[in-house]
This record gives sequence, C-alpha cells and structure tokens, in this order.
Amino acid sequence: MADSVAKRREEKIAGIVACAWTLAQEDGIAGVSLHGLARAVGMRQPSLYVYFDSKHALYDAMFADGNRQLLEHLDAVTFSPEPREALKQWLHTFAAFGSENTELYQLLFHRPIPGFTPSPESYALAEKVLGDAYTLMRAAGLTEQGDMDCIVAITAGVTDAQISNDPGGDRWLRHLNRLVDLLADDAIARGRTQ
Amino acid sequence: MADSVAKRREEKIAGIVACAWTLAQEDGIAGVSLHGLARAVGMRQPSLYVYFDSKHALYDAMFADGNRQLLEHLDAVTFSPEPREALKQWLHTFAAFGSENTELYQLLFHRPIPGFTPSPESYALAEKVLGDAYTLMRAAGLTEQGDMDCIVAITAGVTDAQISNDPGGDRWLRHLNRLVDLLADDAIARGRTQ
DNA sequence: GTCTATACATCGATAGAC
DNA sequence: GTCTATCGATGTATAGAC
Repeated sequence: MADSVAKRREEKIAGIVACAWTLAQEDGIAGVSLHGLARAVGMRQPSLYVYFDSKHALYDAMFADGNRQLLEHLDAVTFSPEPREALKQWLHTFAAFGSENTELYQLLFHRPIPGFTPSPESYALAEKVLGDAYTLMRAAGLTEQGDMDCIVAITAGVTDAQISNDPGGDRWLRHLNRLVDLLADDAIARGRTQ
Repeated sequence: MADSVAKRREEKIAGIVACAWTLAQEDGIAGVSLHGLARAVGMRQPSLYVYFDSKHALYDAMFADGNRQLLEHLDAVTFSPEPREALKQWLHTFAAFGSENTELYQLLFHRPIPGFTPSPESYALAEKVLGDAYTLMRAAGLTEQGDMDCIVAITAGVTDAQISNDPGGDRWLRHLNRLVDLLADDAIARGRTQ
C-alpha cells in the first residue's frame, strides 16, 4: 500500500505512547523522561525527536490518547434504556476507569505539567467526553447548569477520594450511585415546584 | 532573653516558608527551587541548608505551616450553635479557603511531590483538620462512616472543581450547602428507618 | 531513521573560607 | 551564618555522521 510507511510510523508512535503510560504509572506523569522512555522502547533519547517535536508534543499525544482510551472504554459498555440508570452507569464507569488509571486521570483532569496546554485537536476529545456526560444528564431530566455542575463535582470528588485514600478499593466509588440519585431527585423535585 | 536567638531563627524560618508559598503560587509547588527561594529571601542557595536539612524538610515545613494556616483560619470563624448549620459553615469556610489558596490546598490534599511524605508531627496537624470535620458531622447526626466519606468527597469535589474550572469565582462553591443538606437529610432519614 | 557526541540549563547538595 | 566554588546528576534539545 502507498500509506504503509505512514501506518508503520503511526503504530510506532502508538507504541511509544503506550510505553510512556507504563512509565507514568511507576514514576508519575512528570517523572517520564525522554532518556528513560527512549531506553524503554529500545532506542536512544535523540531518536524520539523523529516522532515528537518536543516533550510537550509527547504529553499532547498522551492527552489525546488518554481521552481516546476513555471514550473507547465508555463506548464498549451497554447502558440501560432507562435514562437515570444509564447516567449512573456511565458515571460509575467513568469513575472506575479513572480510579484504575490514575496517571491518565490526572493528566486529563488535573493538568499536572506546568506550562503544558493541550492542542485544540486534543482538547476537542476532552470536550467530547464532557459533552457525552451532559447529554446523558439532560436525558435524565437534569436541565439546569447548576445541577450538572453538581454531578460533575460529585463524580470528580468520588474519583479523587478513591484514588487518594483507597487505591484499588471501592470505599468511595460505592457511594456514587446514591449521590447521583440524591441530586437528580432533588433537581427534578425543584423543577416541578418552579 | 535567653531564647531570643532561637526565636529569631524561628522567625527567619517562618519568613522563608512564607516566601516559598509566594513562589509556589507563581510556578506551582514543584516549581519552587532552592536557588530561586534563596534569591527571593536575599541569600544564596547553600545558606538555606542552615535552616532546612533538605528540600523535603522545606516541603515538610510548608505542609505543617499550611495545616496551621487552615486551622487558624477555621478557628477565627464563629459558627452557628445549630449543628447542621455549623457543619455547613465549617465546610464552606474550608472549601473557600482551599479555593483561594490553591497551592496550599494541593500540597495538603493532593501530594504533588513524588517521594515526599509528611513527618508524623506535621501529619498530626492534618489529622486534626479531619478530626474536627468528623466531630462536626457527628454533632449534626452523621454517624455512619459512609455518610462522612460522602461529605468528604463532596467537599473535595466542589473545591477541586472550583479551583480547576472557575478560579476566583463561586460557580461550584455555591452548591456546597445544598449538597451537604441533601446528604445529611438522606443520612438521617436512613437512620430512622433502620 | 538511528546513532554518538555535545551543548546548555537547572537542580540539590557539599566543602571550605571568612 | 553566609558566602564562593564546585560536584554530580538529570533533563531537553541540537548537530552531524552513518
């Protein structure tokens, strides 16, 4: 094929990014060095510049890849036809994935690299995640921005608490459904009395 | 006085730590360098070792100082005699202080320095903060650990969302009281039907 | 496309004069 | 207690041979 060269290059980049995630899991996102990453994929540090113009370009590729992983993971789940149930399942899937992929979650939602801002193309993927969440919330009857903000804060709070205080467990995750139900019931009751 | 030497030393250390917070606000906690900090307080980098045995010792002093600032700030507020109201006031004061002192909040609750663990003496201050929160929750009728975990997650989620998405505003903070009321009402209703 | 070699910067930490 | 000088490690990035 005419694009086999480009394809092999894309696959190589994907392999490097995957390896970078492994290193990030050990030493944190900021702990990934180009020397270490190059050695881990069997090359020397300057050779990485064939695939990434700078270290920020590597972070940008990881940011985009992390969002793609998250979207694929959410896409692979079959959700209930009942909107409230589907929302709870989506949020729980999101929080569980974040708890199990802490470095990915931190790069996507905590911006731990000073000076790094995702490119517009990469950021569009992050906005798709949030947009999907908003769509499910509206389907479940949450129309006020304030209510949706509450859902976002609750989900992030549960995920972060799970990561920080009980890694690998479910001490905080198991309360997410209850909290979402509480907020959704209250939001809908408010809407009725307005 | 016989302790005037020790006192001047303590004051100098306090000044250095205060200056470190200022630098952290500009470049992040991890961006504080001993060279930069020394210059900012009018000395050279090796002289800092007179006051701190290592960089981790500096972080430990900042961790302890941050908890002391937080405790003092909470101590200066007069809370309602009504337990539920007092709890909401305390949590809102906590979240607002965290939102306004983001680097302090991150050092205390997000552990952004790989390899840094607070000393037991410093950590005791952090446990006092959490202990105060638990005391207020119990007074407000929240006795189950799961309910208290929910309050912790909600408060942290609101604070983090405020810092990340609307620095300086109150888009997320303003929902904290409502969320705490929702959870507390539900927890107490649960308790009654058990 | 990968390599060696190196430039250049930053950082934490230590030695030793004053 | 503060300084100069320096070590040693680490890091990103570039130049140029192959």
